[in-house]
Amino acid sequence: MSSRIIIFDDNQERLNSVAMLLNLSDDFTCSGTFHNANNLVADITNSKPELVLMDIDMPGVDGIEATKLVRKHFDALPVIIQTNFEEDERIFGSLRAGANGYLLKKTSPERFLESLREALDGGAPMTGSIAVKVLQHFSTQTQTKNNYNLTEREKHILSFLVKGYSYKLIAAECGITYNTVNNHIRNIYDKLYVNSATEAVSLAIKQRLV
Amino acid sequence: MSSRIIIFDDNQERLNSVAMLLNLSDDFTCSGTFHNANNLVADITNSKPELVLMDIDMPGVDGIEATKLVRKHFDALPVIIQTNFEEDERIFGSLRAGANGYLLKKTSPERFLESLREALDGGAPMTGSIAVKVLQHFSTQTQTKNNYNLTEREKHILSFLVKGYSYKLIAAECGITYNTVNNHIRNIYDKLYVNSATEAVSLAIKQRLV
DNA sequence: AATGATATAGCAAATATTTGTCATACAAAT
DNA sequence: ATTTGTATGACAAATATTTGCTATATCATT
Repeated sequence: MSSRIIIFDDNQERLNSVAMLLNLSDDFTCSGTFHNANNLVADITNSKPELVLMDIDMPGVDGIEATKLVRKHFDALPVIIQTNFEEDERIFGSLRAGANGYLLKKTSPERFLESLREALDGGAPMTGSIAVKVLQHFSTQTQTKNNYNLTEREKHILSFLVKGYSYKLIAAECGITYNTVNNHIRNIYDKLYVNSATEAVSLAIKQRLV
Repeated sequence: MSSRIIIFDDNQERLNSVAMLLNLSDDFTCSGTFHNANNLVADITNSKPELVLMDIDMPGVDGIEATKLVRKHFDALPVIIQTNFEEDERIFGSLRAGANGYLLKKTSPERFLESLREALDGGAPMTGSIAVKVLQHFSTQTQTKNNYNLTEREKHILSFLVKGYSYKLIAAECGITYNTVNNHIRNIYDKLYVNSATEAVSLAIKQRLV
């Protein structure tokens, strides 16, 4: 019993070679090849795949949009993105779109087939260099994480600001007066080098101060 | 020429077995084992490893704090986190701390050694289930991403709010009057179901509306 | 003992935001 | 032709935020 795979790729040569690779394998069958994702929902409905291989560069509906559509209409259907390039924008765009894996086209046939098995098994296959970028995405956020020397009280009040609480409400929540809240907020602004609540909230969220 | 690896783990048995596994391999040497990370900087300085294996549960300085220390003092030294559990908090904590990989202890010896090679090679080895969590971290953000039917103008003005601009400044930037800005902002608030700039900014950033 | 950081509190004023209400104009859709 | 959505603009009043001062008390450090 082999798993049904379909491929979206605007490159005919690539489409043929991947389909052939799949059909030569024991455990996969290529049950559809498409040059674009303009009729994606109908194409998937008709071909009933167990996994979708998606090229990222396609005319019309691109691979990222197409992945979003798959997520929307076929919730559990795994999508593996394939591309020649490793641009951050596209990688993170694809991941946000809900892709289950991200492979460079230069991946070896063995590793490629192994990745499909992994994805069908509920895994998230990624080319090594992609995994590195993903991890860096996390750590770079901490790199810039200065604490600005906010006191506990200030952090607490900042967190209320982020929730959209008014001075009055913060005062009530903290059991201090409106005036004291006002003072703490000034001090927060001084330390963060901002001069409005919106700036403080923006910075707090982006730099993970809360 | 085998690569020098050191291990931090409070479990003596585990420490021994991993060290033995490394020493039995052709390409690795265990050049240090430590029960805790309390003297991490000195330990690393003395043992000069090419890669660090870090247990996450340790008394005193835990694996996440220890990883931050490595990042701070030995910028390029790869750290692989090892743990028995897959709790989101710890996974993302480790990744934010700057870990280069994240392996479950139940990983097979073959896969384990292969992962070390990958890490030394600049890669980011992850157990499959961890990779899934990492990808889900991205996509869940998009799941809740409703667009709230904001118009282009509204999105544009919302982005200025996020930058902390005042009504006046937004009016000047957009070439419209203060009153019109006011109107757009009311409409934004209506659509986002909020009633203050801070709430709008908070929601906009968290749900990636800008 | 003096200093500095923190948390608290108050008053006043200048600004800014928020809400209510109304109105015009254009384009797209019914 | 009429409705709907969008962008624009205005006026006024009620609130809220921001800034400039001052002040006290506690705690830890020098």
